[in-house]
Amino acid sequence: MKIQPVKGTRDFYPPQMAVRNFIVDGWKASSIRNGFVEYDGPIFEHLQMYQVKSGDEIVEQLFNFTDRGGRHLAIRPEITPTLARMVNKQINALPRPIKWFSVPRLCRAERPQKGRLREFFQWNIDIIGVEDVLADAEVVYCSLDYLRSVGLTSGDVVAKISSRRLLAALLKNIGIAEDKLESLYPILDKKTRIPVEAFVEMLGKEIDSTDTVQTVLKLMDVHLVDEIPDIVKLNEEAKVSLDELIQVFAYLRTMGVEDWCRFDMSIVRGLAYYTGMVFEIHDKAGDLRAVCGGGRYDNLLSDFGGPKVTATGMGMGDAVLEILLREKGLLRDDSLDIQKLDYFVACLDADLLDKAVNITAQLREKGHASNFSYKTGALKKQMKVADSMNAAKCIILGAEFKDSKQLVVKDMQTGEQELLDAESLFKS
RNA sequence: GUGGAUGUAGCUCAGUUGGUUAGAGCACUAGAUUGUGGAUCUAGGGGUCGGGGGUUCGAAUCCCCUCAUCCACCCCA
Repeated sequence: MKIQPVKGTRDFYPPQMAVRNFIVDGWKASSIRNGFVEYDGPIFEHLQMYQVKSGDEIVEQLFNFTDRGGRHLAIRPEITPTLARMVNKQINALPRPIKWFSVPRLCRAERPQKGRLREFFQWNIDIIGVEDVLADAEVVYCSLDYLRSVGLTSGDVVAKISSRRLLAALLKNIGIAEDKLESLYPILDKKTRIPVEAFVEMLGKEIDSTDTVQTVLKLMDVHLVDEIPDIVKLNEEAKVSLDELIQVFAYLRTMGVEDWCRFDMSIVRGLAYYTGMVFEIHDKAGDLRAVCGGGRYDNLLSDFGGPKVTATGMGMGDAVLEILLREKGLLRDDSLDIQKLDYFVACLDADLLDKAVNITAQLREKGHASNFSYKTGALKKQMKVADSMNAAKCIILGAEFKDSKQLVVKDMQTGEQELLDAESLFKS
């Protein structure tokens, strides 16, 4: 009976595992370089946790089950609720600011398509407890710092940045009621993904005045902060949030990544919980889904029963990133080493196999990654194996050892070889 | 949940208007070469042609159903 892998999952054979490690190791290195510390939580949580901020529709989109005690549980589709739960629990003991990162494995019961799977990895960074938009800038910077570190340039990707706070102030200013905002965000978020007519039609269902719809339309196309006052008069709240956003860009300039960043009112994010800066990083060609997205969320911790503490963060999935890196030629299957050995011990005579195993064991004890050959004889074959295992050095046990306890140590890179006794080998 | 495309060896794919024992390249194993790696050549193993049913003397090929994959929509934390 043949059993197939589950829909939307991936098997990580060694070559794919090398790719995954390349991505995850890069994420972790960037996190550490930017001063974040790692955390993780359980892969399943109470289903209720995901209903708090997303409602009952979310149940359709995640994997949930009931345990033998009748508890309704769900495999985590995101890690932010877990983060909120964990931080809340120790909020008074944790030194501020909290700069945490994680690379959780997540599952969502969606239909797979390009850049979207049912099981994936997502890099998350969050800064909790810092009001200053400097923290928002740092989150954007850290995301870009990673993308830069793997070889992408400001010609490849762009960080589109906006502000929910500013957007809310402007919308209220043109006469849109506060309680309309929440249902409006998911529509505004679609702006760049759907035809203008469809967008206008959707807006029309939420907004009565066609003039207001047109104003919103103009507003969404704004890419320069100076243009905003031409469209909408700024009230006090709008002025403050605009200054805040300008300050984000000022910090990003200080950090040296202004070329990568652009103001874009059409970045809204569908989620209700964003309260301040929001951003997404896209490939410049715009062919792919967002590489990452995030922003400031001031109410999440309190939504999970904690105190009101401000936070800002982002998430980056591995699926879109991998597609982008391949498109840009920054990730090729043959460019990653699946295995690396310090030593491969070849053995020419069955009498010496015991010694070969012993030498390998001692090399391993010294911390050197080492393999011996299960087959003795034909050296050519063993050299091929040493090569395929990417061994830095090959030790050959043959006549020299029988005659004078000497090992042939061959440098696989240069091809040079020297004679050594076992003791001096272990010293190195 | 809706629509489109595609399923042949581990991978990438040939396979003529339906016709005998289903092929190639790469990969794998062994040998050419019993002490020297990335090359070349030779040989070998590996397939109920996604699964089931139907049409036919005969199906990888035609029809139906089903499953899976990919792509788009819905949704996107």
